[in-house]
Amino acid sequence: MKISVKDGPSGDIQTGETVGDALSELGIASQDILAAKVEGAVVDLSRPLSASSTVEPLRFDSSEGREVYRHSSTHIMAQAVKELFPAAQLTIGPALEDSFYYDFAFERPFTPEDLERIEERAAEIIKRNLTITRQEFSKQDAIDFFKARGEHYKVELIQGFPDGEPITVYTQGDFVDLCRGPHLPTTGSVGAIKLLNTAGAYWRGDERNPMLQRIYGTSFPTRAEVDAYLARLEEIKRRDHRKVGKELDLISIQDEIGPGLVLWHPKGAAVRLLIENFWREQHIRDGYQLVYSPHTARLDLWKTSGHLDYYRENMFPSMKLEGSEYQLKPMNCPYHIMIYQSHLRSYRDLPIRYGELGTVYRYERTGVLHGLMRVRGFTQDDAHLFCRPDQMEQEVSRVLDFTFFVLRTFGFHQFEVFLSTRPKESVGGDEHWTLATSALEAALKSRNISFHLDPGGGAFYGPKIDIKIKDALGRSWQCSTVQVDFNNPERFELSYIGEDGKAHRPIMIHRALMGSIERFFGILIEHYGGAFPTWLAPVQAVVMNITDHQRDYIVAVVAQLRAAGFRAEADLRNEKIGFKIREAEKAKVPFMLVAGNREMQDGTLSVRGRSGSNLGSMTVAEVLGLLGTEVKHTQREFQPTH
RNA sequence: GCUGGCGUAGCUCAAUCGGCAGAGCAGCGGUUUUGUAAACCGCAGGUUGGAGGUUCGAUUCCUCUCGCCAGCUCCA
Repeated sequence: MKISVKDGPSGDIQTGETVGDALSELGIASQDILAAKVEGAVVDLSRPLSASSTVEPLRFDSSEGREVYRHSSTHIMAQAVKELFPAAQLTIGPALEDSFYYDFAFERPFTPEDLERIEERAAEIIKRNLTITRQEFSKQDAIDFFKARGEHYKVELIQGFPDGEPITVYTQGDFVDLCRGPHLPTTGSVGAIKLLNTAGAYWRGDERNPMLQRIYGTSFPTRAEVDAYLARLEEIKRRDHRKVGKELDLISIQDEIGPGLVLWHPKGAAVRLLIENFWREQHIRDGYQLVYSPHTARLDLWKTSGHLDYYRENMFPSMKLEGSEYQLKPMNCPYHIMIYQSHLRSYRDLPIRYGELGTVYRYERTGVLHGLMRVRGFTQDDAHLFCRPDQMEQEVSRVLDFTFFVLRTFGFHQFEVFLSTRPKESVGGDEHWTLATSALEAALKSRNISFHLDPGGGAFYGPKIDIKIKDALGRSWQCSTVQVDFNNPERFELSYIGEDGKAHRPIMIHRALMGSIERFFGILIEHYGGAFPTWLAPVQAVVMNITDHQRDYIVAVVAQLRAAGFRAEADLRNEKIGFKIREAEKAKVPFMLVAGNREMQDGTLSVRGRSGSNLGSMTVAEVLGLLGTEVKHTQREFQPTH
C-alpha cells in the first residue's frame, strides 16, 4: 500500500506495519515525533496501517502533538500517584492548553510534600522509559477489569459509554488506565515534568458529587522550557491587577465596604474617566443616544422583564418602601425598553440605539469573587438597539466594526470570535431564530471575521456573538457580546408603526464592548502591567527639580503642561533626583522631566522615558509636541463606515 | 455555596513548641541642596480580622464568624 507523508516523501509500505515503522522506512523517523495524524485522526505511532493513506507526523510544535504529550504526562503523574498512594482511585486526567491535571478520589488532600514526592516518582517513571501500549476491550470486559482493580470511577465512566463500541485502555508498566488516547510511544518521550498545585474539584464538575483531589502539572521537552513556563506564571503574578492596583493606588476592595464592591481611588478614577469619556465621545460619533437610568426600580418591572423568574438567585434581595417593593438593578435593559416605550415609534425612527454606562448589582456567591474580574457592583458599557428585521445585519456589522475599533484602541489586537446558536430551551419561533442567526453570520462574513460556532450556546432569548480578546500574556478574556433578543420585545409588547400603518414588533439587540468597566480595567492593568499608554496614564509626566533653585521654573512648566491638557505633576520634594526617578518609575509614569540649573537657564527639560530611555534635552514646546504625539499615537477617533 | 490554605503596623514580611509583638519601606520631625531606580539621624505607629471557650496567662490551642487566596461551579 502507498503511504505518503504530508509535505514529505511517499513510498510502498507493507500492510500492517505501524505508523512509526512506516515513517522510519520513509526516512523521517526521529525522537521528536510524538504521534501522527492519519486521514485526519490522531493516532499512536504504534497503530498498524491498514490502507493507503497520508500520514502527518505530529511534533511538540503542533497543538495536537502537545495534547498527546500532556495527556501522556498526566498518565505518568497518575502512575506516580498510584505507586505512592495505592488507595487513590483514578478518575479523569485531561490535557489543558499549557498544562494538564488529573483528579483522584483520595481520603485527604495532597500536601506540597506529597507533590514533591509524586514529581520525583514521575521523573523516575520517565527514566524507566516504559513502553505505552494500547488495547481494546469489550464494554463488559472493561467493566470487569476495572472493578477488579477497585477503580470504581472508571467503571462508572465506562457504564456511561455507548454499547458495542470497543473500550480502549493504555498500559505503561503496571499502570493501566481507561483512555481514548492517543499517547506517546514511551514514558521516556517526556522531557521534563513539573507539578504545579493541588485543588479540590467535583466529580464531573457537579457540586452535588464528591470532591476529588486535583493535581495540576505541566511538561515540556526540555527543562529550559519548563523554566520559561514557570517564569511566565511568575510574570502573571507580577502583573496581577489586585497587586498592581494596590501598588499604583488605583482601586481597593475593603471588608468594611463589602466584598465585591470597588472603591476607585483618584488614579484609578482618572483612568476610568478617560475610558468613559472616550466611550461616550465615540458612541455619539457612531449614532448612539446616551441615556441614564436609576439604580433601582419597582419589583414589578423585573417581573415583566422576566428577571425575577430566571435571574432571582443572582439578584440582591428587594427592599420594601411605601408599601411596594424595589429592586436594585441587575440589568439595564428594562429601563432602555421603557424609554423606547415612552413614545409611539415609527419605522422611520429605527434603528434606535440607546447607550449607557449602567451600574448594576448582582449577588455573586462569595467563592467566585475575584478582584476586579468578578464583583458585585459593576458598570456595564451597555447599549440596546431597536431595529426592524431588515436592519439587523447592518446593525450587527456596525457593532462589530465599532467593537474592534474600541478594543484595538485599548491595545488588543488578537481576537477569538464565537457565534452561539439556539439552545434546547428557548423562546421565539423558528423563523426568528433562523433570521437572527443568519444575520449574525452574514455580518461576521461581511467583515471577513473568522469565527467558531458554538451550537446551542446562545441565550434562551436569542443567538449571540461573543468576542474574546487576547492580552499581552496570551490569555483570553471575554468582554464583548452582541445578543439578539426576541423575548423582551414580546414581554414588553414593543412595537413600531410600519409603512403599512400597522404595528410591528421591533428586534432588540443587547451589546457590550468592554463588558464591565471593572473587569475591563482589571484586564487593562494586567495587559499593560500597570504601565498604561500615555493617553490613559493617570499621570503622564512628573516634572522634578534637582535643587530648590529650580522650584519656580518647575511650577511654571507644570502649569504650561496642564494648560495644554496634559496630566502633569511636580515633584519638588527635598530628595535626591535618583530617589524621585525611582518613585516615578515605580508609579509607571510615562515621562520624567528633570530640570537643574542648566535646563532652567536654557528653558529646557531633560526628558527620561519610562524604563530608563534617555530622550535628551528638549524645550518646553518640544515636550508638549512629544506628549501630543504620544497621545495621538494611541488614541483614535472612530470613523463610521456606513 | 463546596474543598483546602491564609488573616500580625498604611505596605512587604519576622516572632511567639501558651509568658513584655519586631524589622524594612511608607508617615512625621530634623540634618542635607543633591544630576537620572533608595542620603543620614530621630520619633511615632498594633485590643495580632471579629466573637466566644480552655488556661494563672491566648496573638499562639479549640469552636463559631467575617474576609482573602487556589481551584470547583457560575459569570460581565
